[in-house]
Amino acid sequence: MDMKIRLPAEFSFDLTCEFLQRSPREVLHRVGGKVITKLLSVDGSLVLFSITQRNNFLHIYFLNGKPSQQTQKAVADYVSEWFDLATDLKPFYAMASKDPLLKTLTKKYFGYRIVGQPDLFESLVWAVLGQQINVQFAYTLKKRLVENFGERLVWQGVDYFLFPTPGRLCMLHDSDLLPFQFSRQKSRYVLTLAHAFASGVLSKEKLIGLPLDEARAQLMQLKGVGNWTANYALMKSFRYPQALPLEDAALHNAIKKLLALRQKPTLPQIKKIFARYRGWEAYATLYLWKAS
DNA sequence: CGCCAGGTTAGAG
DNA sequence: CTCTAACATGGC
Repeated sequence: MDMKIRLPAEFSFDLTCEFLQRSPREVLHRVGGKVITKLLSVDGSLVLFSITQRNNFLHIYFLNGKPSQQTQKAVADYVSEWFDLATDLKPFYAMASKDPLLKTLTKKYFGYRIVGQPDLFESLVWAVLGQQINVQFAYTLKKRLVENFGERLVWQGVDYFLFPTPGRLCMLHDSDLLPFQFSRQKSRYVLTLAHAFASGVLSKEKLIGLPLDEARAQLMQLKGVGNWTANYALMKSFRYPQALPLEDAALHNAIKKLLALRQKPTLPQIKKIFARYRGWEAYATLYLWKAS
């Protein structure tokens, strides 16, 4: 083992693996036998590593050579951020244990954390891909995007990919993505994002540390980034615990099911329910998703 | 075949 | 701020 990361008490590696195996079409990591393998680019070099759990630690193994101490640290930081290990869930669980909708879910899925996307560009593009289509098809679109435009490393006969860079996607025209079954709208939105990042108009650094409302307003300046997409990125990339993807269809269905409603709840109804989760909207959403 | 899916935009009220 | 139509394509 090369690196160790101490785990908080409220963390489930099994649920993390389960989430990461949500689709067989996922191409940005591999999971097998409670081992997660992922490729990352650190300071321009490709680093392939695997993660396992041993007691209260995550162990990281570097597969394609031994990186510098600095690079190893960068990978450990990435993993911490990816699995949201820094968030103290105790206040959330204290609140949820008294809530009729969350009580059972938080008990059943104790230790489940938001698996995020530290890369803001990846997070926003992934959200755009998921707009208004079922998740499995979104994975299909992502697979095509990544396999065609992302950097690849072959290790022991297996392919590992990096998410495409804004610079690479910038070289495309809207119509170039149509053969991959992107709608005209989706391909335009993806290229808008690529240009914004490649030109430096938008970057994670520019928004980090801003109050949620300001960060959201700046994200929504971009065509294709509405309230849902902005909040999705605020939740998965910036880690605001109070980000709420209000328009999310899966969230609507989960609430409908839990409350045994005839129809999906209206947005005002959802706002009212979430008023009692103030400060923990992102985690409330995560657990409600588990109900659908 | 129909309904719906981890929505967004532009336009109107 | 809220409501609506148009967009567009696969999964089931």
